[in-house]
Amino acid sequence: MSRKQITGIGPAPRTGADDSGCPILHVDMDAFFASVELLERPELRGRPVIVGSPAGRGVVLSATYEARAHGVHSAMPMSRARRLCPQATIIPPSHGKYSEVSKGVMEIFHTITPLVEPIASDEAFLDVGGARRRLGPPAAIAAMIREQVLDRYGITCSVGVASSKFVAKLASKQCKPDGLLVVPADQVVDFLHPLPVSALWGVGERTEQSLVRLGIRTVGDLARVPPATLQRELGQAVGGHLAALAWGRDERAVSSHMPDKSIGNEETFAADVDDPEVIKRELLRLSERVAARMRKGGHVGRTVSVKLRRADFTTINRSRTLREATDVAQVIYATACELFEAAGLQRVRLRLVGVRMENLRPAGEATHQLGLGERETGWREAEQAMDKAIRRFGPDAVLPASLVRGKLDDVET
DNA sequence: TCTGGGGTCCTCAGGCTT
DNA sequence: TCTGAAGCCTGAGGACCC
Repeated sequence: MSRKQITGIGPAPRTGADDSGCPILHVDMDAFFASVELLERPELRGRPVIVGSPAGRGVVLSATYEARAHGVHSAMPMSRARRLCPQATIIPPSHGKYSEVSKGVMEIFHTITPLVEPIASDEAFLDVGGARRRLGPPAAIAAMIREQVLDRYGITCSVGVASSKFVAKLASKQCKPDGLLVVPADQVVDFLHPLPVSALWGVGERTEQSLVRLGIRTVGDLARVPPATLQRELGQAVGGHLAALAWGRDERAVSSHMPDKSIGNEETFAADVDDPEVIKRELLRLSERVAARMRKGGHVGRTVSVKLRRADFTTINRSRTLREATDVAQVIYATACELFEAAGLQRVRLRLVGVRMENLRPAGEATHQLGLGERETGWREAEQAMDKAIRRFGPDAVLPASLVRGKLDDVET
């Protein structure tokens, strides 16, 4: 579900091109969430449809190409999208449905090759180098994937075929919707250089502004700048990375296992909040959610990070590294509260709070040193028991008392 | 003209240890 | 005992991605 719009004109799509040096596929579902919704609402086909929260402070999650023709795009505030396209049908998101379809699509990929790297629910990289003898050349495999996804799920996808991940990704974007584009290995530079710099992975609004100030507008312009200049202007890592990408150099392999680095949850309030008790209740709810996800995934983490966004949208993060890794909500919550209090924002209007655990490692590797007089069973065991009850009876089966109070308040108001 | 939620990675500053 | 350099860790903030 790409947010970036490539506005530059690249070479025309080629499907009969030489794909011999192109083992990497990037598969990107077209307007994924909206397409899934249309499966249940076929009468909306050909009409503008926006997936996003119809009320409150939401953004567009997905939009059909008919809505995009009116200027609507992902991540745009819903209020603006409604103004741009008042005739659009707005459908609230159902993430469960999307992950079902996503799982099925990923299964199709795994019948092609074990080297599948999902990068979102609607896109993935595949290395089909090892599947050629069995299934044919990469372009044929790409066509087969498109066909199977359409047959089984009735939705279209676009596939980029190239020698590297980032060129494959640009290719799939260029041929959207419902397309297939091969970029032969010896034509990568010709493909890249006419594109605007913003097409490159890692060039967002800020970096683009910095580059434009240097007179760099296209990838070709970027390629002609000495790497040392880019590193001076953009930093060692980013400068070096972009200099390499501008010449099509991207050595990253498709990796089917990317370990989690952090797990977090955040929540935007329906209206800004300056009551510390409400904020702490939210921190508790978020800590519970994060801890449950960590236990489910078999992780423990050492660093607790709290995110606080003021009404004016300025954001501060505060974090603390614990002596021992944990997956216990009460420990996470206590630390989150200390961080919140230390930030000195008790009477500041906040629009969002978040809790995140970083420095993750497998729970099995963690050792817990019992303190003097500390009992062996405690919060962890209580929370594991809660996990069981929730699995059996649903998410509201067991709640901390203060969250039950919050729910009662909601009912009473 | 208002800006969600879940992430990763990078930079920089400051403290600590060797 | 003091000092400076180097390396590592932590914390904060920002940019970017989907």
